[in-house]
Amino acid sequence: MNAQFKKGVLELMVLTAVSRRDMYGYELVAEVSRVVNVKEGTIYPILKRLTNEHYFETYLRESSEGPPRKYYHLTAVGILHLEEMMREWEEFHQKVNEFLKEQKA
Amino acid sequence: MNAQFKKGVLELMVLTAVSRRDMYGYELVAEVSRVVNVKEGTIYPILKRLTNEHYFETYLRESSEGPPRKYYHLTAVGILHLEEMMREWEEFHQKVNEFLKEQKA
DNA sequence: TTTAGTACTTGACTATACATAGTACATAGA
DNA sequence: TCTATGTACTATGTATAGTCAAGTACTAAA
Repeated sequence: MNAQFKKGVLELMVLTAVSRRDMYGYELVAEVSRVVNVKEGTIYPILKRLTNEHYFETYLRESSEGPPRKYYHLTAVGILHLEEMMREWEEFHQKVNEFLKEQKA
Repeated sequence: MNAQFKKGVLELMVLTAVSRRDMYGYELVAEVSRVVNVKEGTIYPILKRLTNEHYFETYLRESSEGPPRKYYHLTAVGILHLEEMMREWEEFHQKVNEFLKEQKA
């Protein structure tokens, strides 16, 4: 898997997953990894950054299977940010694909 | 435009453009910029790297409009590399799009 | 002779993913 | 009881690649 392709896209995937329902970090690693292989060391910094930027709010919930879980919830600004990123990704990958599929001149 | 989305993809676009016909750097900046805005400082380092990795061969041609142009030509290994990257990009963006479009759980 | 367009190069900066390691809690099994 | 395993989060250092800004140099036209 080309690590460079992931840049920026992982942020979008994390935002999207959390927009569907509040999730905790460890769970997000598994969720994103269904599609694109990622490690904790990649996801947790993204969560911290997006929280610092006020796109996420967090709260703790105890777990019967280990230490308390820190859940991430998408804020109102977070929703706007997600929508904007989604638009940019759509435009980007479509334009790129058109370029890649053009015929020889 | 999200700068992060470009990582890795620009290399693929440059390889693709040169695979259609030999091109020089300044021309490639314009060609790629039709779709994704880039500067010379982005494209030239990619060309140098791909040449060092033997994916490109270069030759000079004089120009009536300015200094000589350094043309890039895709080598046999370059073709293999392009095909591999193209496969990875296809798989990557399709998987990502499926993930982004899944319904709420 | 000055300006604009062409063409290439370089260096410092920045963002992000990755690898690795460490802390800590809960549960199951020897 | 002790240990291993799975869960959960955090910190630190590294590599890669795109961005910005500046500089060199050639040609042709104003």
